[in-house]
Amino acid sequence: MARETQAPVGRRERAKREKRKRIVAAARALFAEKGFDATTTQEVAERADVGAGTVFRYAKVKDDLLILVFREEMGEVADTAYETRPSAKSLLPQLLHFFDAMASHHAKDENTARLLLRHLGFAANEACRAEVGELMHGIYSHLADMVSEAQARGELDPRMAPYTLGRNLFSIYYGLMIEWIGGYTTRKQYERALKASLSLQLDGARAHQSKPPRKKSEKTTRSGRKEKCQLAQEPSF
Amino acid sequence: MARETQAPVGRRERAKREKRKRIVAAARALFAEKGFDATTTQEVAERADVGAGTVFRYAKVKDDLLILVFREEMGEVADTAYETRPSAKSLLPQLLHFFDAMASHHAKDENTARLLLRHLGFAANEACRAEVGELMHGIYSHLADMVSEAQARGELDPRMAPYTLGRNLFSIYYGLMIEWIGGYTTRKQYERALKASLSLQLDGARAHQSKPPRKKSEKTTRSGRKEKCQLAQEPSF
DNA sequence: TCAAAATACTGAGTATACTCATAAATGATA
DNA sequence: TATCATTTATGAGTATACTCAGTATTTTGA
Repeated sequence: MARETQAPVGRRERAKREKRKRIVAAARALFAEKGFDATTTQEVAERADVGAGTVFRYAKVKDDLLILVFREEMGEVADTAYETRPSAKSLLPQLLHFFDAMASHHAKDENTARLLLRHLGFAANEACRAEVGELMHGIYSHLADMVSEAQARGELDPRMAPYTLGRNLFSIYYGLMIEWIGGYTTRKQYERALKASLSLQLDGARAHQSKPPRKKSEKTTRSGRKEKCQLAQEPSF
Repeated sequence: MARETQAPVGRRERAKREKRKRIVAAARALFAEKGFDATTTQEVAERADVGAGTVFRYAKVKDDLLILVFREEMGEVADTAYETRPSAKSLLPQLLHFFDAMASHHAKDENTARLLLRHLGFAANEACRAEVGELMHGIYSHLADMVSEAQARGELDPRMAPYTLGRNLFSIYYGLMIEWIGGYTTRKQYERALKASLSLQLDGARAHQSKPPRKKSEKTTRSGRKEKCQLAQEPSF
């Protein structure tokens, strides 16, 4: 997982990494102590023993610090979740295990989670963007692996592109996560919705001659086709 | 669509709405003139002819102004897209039409789109959050309606909850949108991926006895199961 | 009609995220 | 080693998002 430094590393590059490490460590410690908002970039600079302006060479905007601090952490959460998945079970429980690990992590500090989720796709500093790219690729790959295994078990259509499905599954998780962390739903609601939505992605929406057997939990809220919008699931938004 | 003021409206409430309208108008004009970043909250206050502090009673943070300004606009884009959809065609082209309308709108000002997408789920002011709720509900409802119609045509499984599918479809769009607007992919890549991903949601992932006929465009990138992750679609992250 | 309570407005003041001109350090070249 | 070119660090300075204590306005209700 950890990329080895593979090429000539001059003094300059070494110093840079050293400095960067100090900044990230300082930020991490301060965020833990007093939270993101209460931490000033000055304080980070001081504790890292660098100039105030130096911080902004590694984080173009303060929010970028969130990524520097938490991308490793989230990567580890994802890796662990992947490794501890119930691989004997079918895909859905594995996915729920995986996403639950991430959700539980976020639940421990919803405030930070909010800021992180919000900034994830929009890192300003080039290096931070690369970090996000790595993180997402790692997550998609884990999901793709679970998908591939399910294909090998004959559970899923073997013609399907695992990475694409992985990304879809994550998008579904991400969307519902925002509703929860953004304060529109509760965690309970999020969990219910996640299960239903992931199932829907796996099963698909097409009409088939013979639907594969499904727990008939899906409420069949049929009503007159007149209603402009039938709210089968209680809408969170 | 427009909620009528249904109840007793005192002078205070009227003044509030008036003021709010002026603030939003001022912000809209200034954003159009000089862009979001270059516009100061002071300027907004001045042009709206209110005190500098007053702005923050309607937008708890500056970003909230984005929502006040653009939620109506996006709602209209969505409504128009819904109304002009090719309702004779099947669901997928209708979805592509719908999302393309929104994407095209964002493409006209990627910078603003980035800020808006980023802030959407995280509005700080309570009223702004309500606005977002309305916007999202409107979008989900449009999608749910298209889904319902497809069910009526026998195209989709009638047992499925349209609103849930609508939300899934939007999440897929949203995730890919972030990759594009966030600068990880191009619009071309986004469009390719969107089509593939939406198809995947509609078709589902399960293995069936008899797959319904599909354009065999899906590359069957089968390779040894050894590879930890087979990148069937070129991964954007 | 008048207090009193409730709500909304205000703008001077403040904290701080971020800029940028300058300096320092390093690497390359000879 | 001396010179130059490039990259990196720095921190004083600046712009501005946001706060909050005080004021104004409206509503209530007697």
